[in-house]
Amino acid sequence: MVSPRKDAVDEVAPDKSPHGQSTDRGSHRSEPNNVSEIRAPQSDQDGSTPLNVRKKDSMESNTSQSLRSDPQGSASSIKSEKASETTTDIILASPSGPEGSTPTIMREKVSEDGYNWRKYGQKLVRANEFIRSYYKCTYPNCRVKKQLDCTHSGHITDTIYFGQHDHPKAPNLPLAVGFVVSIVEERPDDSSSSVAKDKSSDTHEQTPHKTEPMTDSQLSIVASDDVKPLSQSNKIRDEINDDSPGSKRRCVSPLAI
DNA sequence: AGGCTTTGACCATGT
DNA sequence: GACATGGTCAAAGCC
Repeated sequence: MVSPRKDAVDEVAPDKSPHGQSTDRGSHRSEPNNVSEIRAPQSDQDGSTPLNVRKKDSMESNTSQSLRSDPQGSASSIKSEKASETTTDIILASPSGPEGSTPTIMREKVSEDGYNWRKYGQKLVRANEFIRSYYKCTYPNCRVKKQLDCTHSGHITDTIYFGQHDHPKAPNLPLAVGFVVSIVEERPDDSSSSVAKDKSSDTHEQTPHKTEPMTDSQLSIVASDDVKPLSQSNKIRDEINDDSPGSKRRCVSPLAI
């Protein structure tokens, strides 16, 4: 839209460090950095560079399935055309039954985790094939962040959590609990998931959880032993498709979905 | 009135 | 060193 910010920045701070933003940015980099390590293993399976994965991913995703190889090699999967992690989210919105009127794009704020998230950014990634939305936990002291990748069709293909909440969940989200539990219990065979689970349970640090793509019940949690941040990505493929495509909510607010 | 979403731009990192 | 991609911030607008 307008580019006020640019002007403002130019005028206010040429170097953009009035409030310490630059500092912030620098700090933030650290977080994602950890994640990189986490994600690396996934692609590592390929034996290539972690970062490359993302780029290549775009191509793979094209085929409807990306191969996010898992570190354990167990769940690799994939984002099918109908992948969508926010199953819970959808459920949340659906029950209310506002269907029909406005698309379920309303601000739910509560995600499958049961926490309140605020969107702070959105970006086209992977050759613009995917829309990545950035969310931050709205809790005062909570710095947990999460990224949602979705296709233009509105299908969530990937959800990544950075950090862990050390505060109670939103009161209005019963599903969240079940969801999380499912993740942990559903994958007992995953050595990594065990670790991740363990850490996530014990450590309240900023652990990015990455939900990996798998069936609705399958969720793999990847975590790096060294880094606190765990990445948990859950992708539920197939499914959500049940919703009428027409009523599909825009990818814009996955959590609101 | 407050909070959240949206969008553009900037910066950082990686290739 | 340049290009491309990714992540975050900030302003405006909307609910």
